[in-house]
Amino acid sequence: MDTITIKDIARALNLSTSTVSRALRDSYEINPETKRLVIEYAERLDYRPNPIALSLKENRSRVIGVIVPQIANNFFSQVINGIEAIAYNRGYNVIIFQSHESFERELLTVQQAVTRKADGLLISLSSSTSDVSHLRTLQEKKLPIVLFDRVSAELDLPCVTADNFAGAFAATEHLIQTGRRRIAHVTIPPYISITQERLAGYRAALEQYGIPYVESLVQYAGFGQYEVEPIIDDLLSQKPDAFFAASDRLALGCLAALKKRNVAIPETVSLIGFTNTPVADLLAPPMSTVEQPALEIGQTAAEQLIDLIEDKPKKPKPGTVRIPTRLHVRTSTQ
Amino acid sequence: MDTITIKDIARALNLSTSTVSRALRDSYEINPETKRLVIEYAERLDYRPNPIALSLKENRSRVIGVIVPQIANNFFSQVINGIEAIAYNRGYNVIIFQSHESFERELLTVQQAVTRKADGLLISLSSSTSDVSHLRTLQEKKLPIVLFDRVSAELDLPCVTADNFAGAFAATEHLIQTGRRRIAHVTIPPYISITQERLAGYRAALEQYGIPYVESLVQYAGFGQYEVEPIIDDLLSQKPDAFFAASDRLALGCLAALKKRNVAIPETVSLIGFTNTPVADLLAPPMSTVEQPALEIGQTAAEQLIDLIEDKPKKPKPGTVRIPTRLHVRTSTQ
DNA sequence: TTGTAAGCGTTATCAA
DNA sequence: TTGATAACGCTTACAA
Repeated sequence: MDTITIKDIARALNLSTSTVSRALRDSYEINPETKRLVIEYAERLDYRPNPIALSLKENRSRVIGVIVPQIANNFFSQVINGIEAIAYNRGYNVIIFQSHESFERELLTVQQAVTRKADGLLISLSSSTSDVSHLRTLQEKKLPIVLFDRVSAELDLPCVTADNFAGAFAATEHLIQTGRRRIAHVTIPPYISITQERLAGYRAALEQYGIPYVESLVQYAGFGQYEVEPIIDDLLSQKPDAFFAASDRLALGCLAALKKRNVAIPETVSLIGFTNTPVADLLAPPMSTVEQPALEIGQTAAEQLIDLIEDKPKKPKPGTVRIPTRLHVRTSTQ
Repeated sequence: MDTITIKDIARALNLSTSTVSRALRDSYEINPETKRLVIEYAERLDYRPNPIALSLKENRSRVIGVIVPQIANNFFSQVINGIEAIAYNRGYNVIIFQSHESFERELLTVQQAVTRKADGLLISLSSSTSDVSHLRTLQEKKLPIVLFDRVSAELDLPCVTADNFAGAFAATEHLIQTGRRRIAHVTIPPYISITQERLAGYRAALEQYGIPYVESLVQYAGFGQYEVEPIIDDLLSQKPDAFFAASDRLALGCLAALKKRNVAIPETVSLIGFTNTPVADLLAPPMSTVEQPALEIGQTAAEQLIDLIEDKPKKPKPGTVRIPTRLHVRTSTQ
């Protein structure tokens, strides 16, 4: 890979590298004729400045580090799509890191991203992260960071999330309005911010409609493949008349488990998940869903981060931005 | 972001930067005592070599450029997962680029990746790419490249794909063995390698079972959201007794279109798609699928690329590696 | 208007 | 065993 550098141009044109550099940056102090010569020659040779040399000089990389629990996940891959779109427009590249829901791995990848000299970080916390001191350290070092989706209130960092409370409220309200009273709530590990927000929305809706909150109807599932099975058994013994699954994966897991048990879903149970794919349209029975604005979360988070990196804090303290969710009601009879 | 450098260590210990550098790389020509001192101090300060400086010096970045048509796609995000796993283990970072199925965008992103000094490229061609001279140029410059999934026979590059021919053959054979005779084949744009391979598998199966190949039963759909609709209308007018959708997206698109038209799917039509998610288990009616080994494709491609980068060509000419697919038969009656 | 030189962080070569 | 110096590609004081 022979690359052409400023030196080559300088040598060929009998100029110094500084003159060439200035000509290429269209400096006012360069003879227009020289400028023309340099620029033409550079174009002919398809010269591209070496971003690594620039990074070293300017102490910044034009790279954004993105840390997600999993790439191979509909929600996160859509978020990354949104991030990438904004980054592309604003001249940044994106390096992806996965924490695989492990705290240790999150520490490592955050460290990696910093070592790699990412100009800023977009992070969605792993489900096993409760201690956030690794981020506090970076915050103190003034590294721009924006949290998204799974955030932490312990850090005074800008956050971008779906409006989980409102989404869960709307979903629960819908179930109540269609006559459900014993709504099982299957959810993800309790550490994560979104778990709490969704649970709060669920409880608020119950309360508003005067329905008692039954603690045993709320069950937490980890990320193992078959973890949902025993939970479903437990819940079924409690005769729920609806299921609220608090994530895509759990919604599908519940459906599969119910199907396996031949539970006559359309008659006795409704499901509301956060599933954000058109797949939900095709499921039997139809599953109403709360659509997560993944793309927009990614875009917003990236915008905020790049503004921060480039020191354009439009608002003094961004705080948490909540992107609205949308409830899609799907019925069996349609 | 104050970073500690070799200079800082040298100054603090009253040594030269070269001594520190050598001590840190455990050079034999350094006094064990000095070595100990340096290493201890470096550890205490949590010193990390600046990879940008290293890149500049060594003229390599330890970055792999990955170019896919779309990140927010089940198949590609799983491939990326596989790539990331291998890259992580072997000390590389991954920069993702999207071509958005556009040839122009592919040119740009390939250029970007090269400018960014990626040590090698993993590429799945966009559906509008028929001219591959941009890759040939890079190939001539000896830049390590491995193609995956959507490859090109015009380039003598290592390729990693699913065994599309065998997969399509098995799927078609299954349909034939369950009594189908008029199997519609809905597929993606014809330029892409996988389209041809899948079509060839389909044809081979028809031929083996003495079923005539009907050209009008083969229809190509682009990537637009509603492109599948008119195609389904056309095909339905030809009274097919099965559908073979050659991609995830098309499989779901077909199901949705058929549902919309109230076609009694379980009685008259079977679908075989390349859908690679457990979601298929939940669809109504059950859709048999050919599972794509996405993770393994990513891993294999990454292994090959890094071997190439590090100049360890285990085999003289890798050629095309085909990872086996798996047919999942799902029936309505189960 | 152009050139010289220093510096970004690191390593390799050569000298001491 | 250690240190001075040049080099990777680029920008920017400062000199000319």
